[in-house]
Amino acid sequence: MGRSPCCDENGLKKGPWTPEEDQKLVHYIQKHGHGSWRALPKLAGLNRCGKSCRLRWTNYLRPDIKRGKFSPEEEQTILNLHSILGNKWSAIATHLSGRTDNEIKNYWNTHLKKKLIQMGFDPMTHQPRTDFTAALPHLLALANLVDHRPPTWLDSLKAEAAKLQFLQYFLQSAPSNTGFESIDSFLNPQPLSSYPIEQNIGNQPPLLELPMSYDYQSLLSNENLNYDESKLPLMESPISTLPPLIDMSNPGDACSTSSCEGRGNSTSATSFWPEFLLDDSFMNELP
DNA sequence: AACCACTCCAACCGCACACAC
DNA sequence: TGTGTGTGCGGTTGGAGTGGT
Repeated sequence: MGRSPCCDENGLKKGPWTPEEDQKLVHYIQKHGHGSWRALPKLAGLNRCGKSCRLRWTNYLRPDIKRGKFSPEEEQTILNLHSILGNKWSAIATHLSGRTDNEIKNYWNTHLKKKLIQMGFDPMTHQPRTDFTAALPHLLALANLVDHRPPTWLDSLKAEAAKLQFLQYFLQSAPSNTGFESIDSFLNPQPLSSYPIEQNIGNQPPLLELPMSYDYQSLLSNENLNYDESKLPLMESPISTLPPLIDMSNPGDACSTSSCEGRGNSTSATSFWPEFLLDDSFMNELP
């Protein structure tokens, strides 16, 4: 099905509006109202599509539009509403008289988002940022540990893929469905008396017990990514709520742990690794 | 003066939804 | 119920403007 774009018609003008076009549009709407936007261009003598006319009117020509710099009050309103409504620009615009959704969206993208980032806040959640990227090289090292063969470029590829899925998992789930009641409890995990031995893989410490609050920068300062398990803190971590890392040398064991069950279809153990990496034919084609 | 990189914002695009027939 | 139409919305883009070298 689907609907054909209203601007498909050949010969209709696109791009910036001229003063003459503006004048025609304003004059027509002031006299007749906009009525059907599709019919308007013809009636107003404009070689534009109705959608383009509507946009020009609502975002630029409407008489009640307020132009110029956003005031600190408006800025604060946008920030407050965005923290509640997210990218619902039209909803936000209804609380700022004279401002259009497009204008607010642009202002957000060019000013407020950067401001929040510079202040150390995540512009989407409005919460203090957790620098997940700092943990990623360590994950790469961890992935090589899971697979006990010597590291190869393929291992790095797997780790890169794991990194991406790790990020995706956290961005989608933290902290609401990770079992943590608040950002604070998510970022400041409680100490554990010992590692849960049954979760260990081989002789390694439990790989998913790394807390996000650990100082990854110092851990990663060693460029060869040597993994000193004695330096791992004995902390319970939100990462323990992740599906287990799988020993890639034995994909058949992909979902052998109980923690793999009951997580729904989006966070199963197998989904932690991209499907193509679990596919033998893909592996065989590699150099 | 010329070039380049970057910012900003008007305008476009594609999708979704409500509604009429 | 299925299909077409009108409109609104959010994401993205292109080009003008600006500042630095």
